[in-house]
Amino acid sequence: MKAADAVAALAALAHEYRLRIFRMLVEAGSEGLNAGTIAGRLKLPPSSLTFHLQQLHRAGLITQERNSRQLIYAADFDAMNGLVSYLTENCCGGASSCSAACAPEAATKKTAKKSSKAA
Amino acid sequence: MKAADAVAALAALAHEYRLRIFRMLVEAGSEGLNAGTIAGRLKLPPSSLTFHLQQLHRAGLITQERNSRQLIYAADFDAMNGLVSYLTENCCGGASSCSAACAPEAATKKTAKKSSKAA
DNA sequence: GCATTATTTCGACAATCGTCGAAACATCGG
DNA sequence: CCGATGTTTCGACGATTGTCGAAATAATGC
Repeated sequence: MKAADAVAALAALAHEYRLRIFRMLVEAGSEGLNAGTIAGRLKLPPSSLTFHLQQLHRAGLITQERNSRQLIYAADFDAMNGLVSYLTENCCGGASSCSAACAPEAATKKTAKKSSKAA
Repeated sequence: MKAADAVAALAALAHEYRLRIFRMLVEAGSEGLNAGTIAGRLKLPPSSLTFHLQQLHRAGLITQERNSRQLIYAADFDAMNGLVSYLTENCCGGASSCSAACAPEAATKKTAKKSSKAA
């Protein structure tokens, strides 16, 4: 992943609605959700929703597929993981002693929310 | 982590210089770097650098500490991990069959960059 | 082909962001 | 105290972003 791609992805996620859309799609998994469903949950006018979906799509974070009249959007997990890797890359210069800070895998499973606020 | 915090953190990272600063500090580890060093590497005028450091600081992504005349900035790893967790939370509704997409730990170590472009 | 449903494109507006020089502030050495 | 060094604050500017109604484009059923 190049820096410009990461910036684009982060900018796409740096908005209330878009972050909610993305997390909604992450939760939905590979099946995705159609535009109407998302608009309904977020109570957004269609044109506004499209604007945000396009931002996410152009950033490479979500995929678009047509199913009859509906457009199905789904999270691009490779992009998501790539972005996360980019952020945490070379943490502490790659020192293994830094694992507690850089790769708390034990905490990133389900209990991570707690540990994050304990900063 | 609340949605607003995540948006703030993502917005802070969604800029070429700030992303470079943050990754620089992630790499530097807990020792951090002083403002002057960062300005030198990025070739930024002092006032511009301060602006970006403040954005990162207000978003809670970096810490600030004074050492004599110099201000030392360091990445806040708890915040970083919290953000990552927030993004990947509840992936695929929490289905275990989704581990390949949601938590490719085997791929996030050093080779993740490759897989991310194979989307 | 025509009405219906689902979604996107267009356009215009206010609001926010990024840049950086000049001046101010903080800290140290003498 | 005073000069030097390191960093921040202030102010102004152009550029970009987010909003959403109205109209246009897809796809379907009859």
